[in-house]
Amino acid sequence: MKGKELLRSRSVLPIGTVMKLTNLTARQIRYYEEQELVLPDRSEGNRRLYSLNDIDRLLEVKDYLDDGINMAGIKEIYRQRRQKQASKRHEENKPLTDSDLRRILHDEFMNLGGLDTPDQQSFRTHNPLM
Amino acid sequence: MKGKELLRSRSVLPIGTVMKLTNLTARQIRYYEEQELVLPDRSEGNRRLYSLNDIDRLLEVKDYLDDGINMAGIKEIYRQRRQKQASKRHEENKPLTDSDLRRILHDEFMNLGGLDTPDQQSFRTHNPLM
DNA sequence: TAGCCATGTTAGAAAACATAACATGAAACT
DNA sequence: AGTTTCATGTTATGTTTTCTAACATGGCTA
Repeated sequence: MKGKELLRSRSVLPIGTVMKLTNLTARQIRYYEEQELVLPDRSEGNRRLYSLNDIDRLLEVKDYLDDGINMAGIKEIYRQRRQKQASKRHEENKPLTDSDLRRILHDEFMNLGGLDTPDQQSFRTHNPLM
Repeated sequence: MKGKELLRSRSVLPIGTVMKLTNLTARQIRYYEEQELVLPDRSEGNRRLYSLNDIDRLLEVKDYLDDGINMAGIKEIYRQRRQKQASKRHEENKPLTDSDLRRILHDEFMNLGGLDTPDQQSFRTHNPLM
């Protein structure tokens, strides 16, 4: 299950593709980034490059907005989710492997930990790629 | 195993990304297309859009070239592979389901049938995304 | 030696994307 | 009611990426 993660987290999609895949406008996508809800990579020439995980995130943000939750609320949701995962790791006192560490560095922001939460299942439901 | 196919065959990658992923130059990628070994989609604005399957194909073409096989040879290889798959379907007289038909329409060119051939496993070996 | 093959390089045009600023309708607040 | 704020639309201007087409070239091969 390592290759799939690589695939999902590899930043390869330009914003135009993301627009089609998510049905969001460039304005929306950039605004969510401004709000630090998605942090795409950049090409050498400064073009945004998105991963499949980014797309999941964008779709989830949009879902929350459609549910009437505002940016502040969404940010809080992600804050808590990160928090929960951190403490979960602590409780279980899991010894962290090297690759765990690498994942955490990346996930700390992405907030897509190893355990498949119900929320993430709902991502998939909305993901046009799956 | 349906979603994965969709993901693999979805044309979403611009040539710049493909260059990085395959280590091929734009010239090479376009030349292989000229030789009809990869047939990327096009955006409305005529930009090439590649799928993961396309990337597999590009890498395989390159491997063959590195092995000293020339374009004519590579084309012949794919011709025969298509042929074999077609006749295999015929021999087994498999009744084709609707989704089979859809796949075939797409695969007839892509030459990535339902059965995981040894060759395709070798694709994966070389695929930087997996 | 002459030609072909796979690829490099260059030029010019068009598409896609970036940032920034201003505009706006719907909510929320005072 | 009037005023802010929020999420998004729109427009302008500049840069990056990609496109096609043409010419160049080193290594094989007839």
